[in-house]
Amino acid sequence: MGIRAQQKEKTRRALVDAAFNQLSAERSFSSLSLREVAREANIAPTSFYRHFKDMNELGLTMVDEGGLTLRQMMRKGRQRAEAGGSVIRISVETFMEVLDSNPNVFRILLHERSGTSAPFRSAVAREIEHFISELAHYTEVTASRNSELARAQAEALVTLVFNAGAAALDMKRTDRKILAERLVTQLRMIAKGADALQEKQENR
Amino acid sequence: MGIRAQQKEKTRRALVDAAFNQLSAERSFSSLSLREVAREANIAPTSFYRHFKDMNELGLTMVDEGGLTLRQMMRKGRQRAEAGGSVIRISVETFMEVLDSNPNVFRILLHERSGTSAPFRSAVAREIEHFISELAHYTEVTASRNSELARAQAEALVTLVFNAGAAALDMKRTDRKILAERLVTQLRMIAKGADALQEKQENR
DNA sequence: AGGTTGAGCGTACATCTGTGCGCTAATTTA
DNA sequence: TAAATTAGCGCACAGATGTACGCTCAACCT
Repeated sequence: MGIRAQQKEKTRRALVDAAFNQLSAERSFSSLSLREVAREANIAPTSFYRHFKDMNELGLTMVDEGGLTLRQMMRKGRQRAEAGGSVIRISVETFMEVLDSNPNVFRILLHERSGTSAPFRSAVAREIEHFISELAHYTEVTASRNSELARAQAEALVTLVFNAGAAALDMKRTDRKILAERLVTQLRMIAKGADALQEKQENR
Repeated sequence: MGIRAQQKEKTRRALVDAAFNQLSAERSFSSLSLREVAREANIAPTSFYRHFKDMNELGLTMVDEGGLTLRQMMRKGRQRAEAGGSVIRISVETFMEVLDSNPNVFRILLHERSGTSAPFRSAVAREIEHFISELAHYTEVTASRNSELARAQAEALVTLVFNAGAAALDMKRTDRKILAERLVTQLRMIAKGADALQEKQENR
């Protein structure tokens, strides 16, 4: 890669990083301004356009990165789970760790999931959909669950996990621990409940 | 009430209504501007301050109204449930109806629940907390569930319901039907699962 | 009846926003 | 080496925003 392209990539990164940096509990993506992001990235506002058509394009890039993080998390969780132990507990722990080290990546996913921009919503939905369908497939196989039930179960699971994630984002470590514990209980409920429903269906 | 106070109340209402009106899938409360709200309410921007200290105060008023709607919904649901039938199904139906007739009231609750303003978040949390604890208490009594489990169950329930609500807001009637059906399944999972967990605890 | 209150208005200002335009200077290409 | 490309900049502009200030005049109180 030429010097020029290298520098361009660096600046682009600076923009993305600046934007991630400005996210916080008090600041959502839609409240960021092009000028502010450019300022933090140390470029002139107008130079922003050399990299992104507008702020939305930047945002979608960030969502994509979030999706990547999500997939990496899933891989990590699976690896750990293979080593044995409670799948639920391990998954929750992994989730919480990843959340802890990428808070702002999660912020944009969690927030824009129910945000005001349709493109954002569907981008996030697409990323989460991977998650759900992979999970549903996993349950379908390992627990020989019928597919409609597996889907409902996976959806409920992901909903609870992400919701807890959103709540955990701004908690102290101790409160987070309690939350994680409760989440484990809730996920167990879902698992047990799905078992029961399946059984009931089969006996009909 | 004097003519003067009456007129004032009317204008205040106009402001609140204007703000609710401007909410939509593409427009969250935080994206509303004082001037725009004032414009729709047919008063000068500066007159806004005769009624609210700032936009935040308006927003919190709206959240309070949302809480009221929530409680009315709960009452309605309870009445219907007493008439017999599946409690879960009836509750979901009631929820969907209320959602349908007060979309923007729900929008502000659902959005600001994970929004960027701490006062808003805690205001919404307070309203939802009513919901959860009442539900937990109900389960504790009718299913003689231990209180920690009841709490976890109620929380999971409310999470799923509100999440489905957020998704339903911008769906066509037919898709909503499917969503509601899946929600019922998920709530049943939770109920069954909680039963199972409780049983397991008691046999230990 | 006469004085006080206060809802609503108009003007004004400082601040911020996104973005069009044309330039520079370094890199790349031919 | 000469020409072409392009990342980044500074300037400028037209809007929009929140809000301070002082006025009016209808309603209210005494």
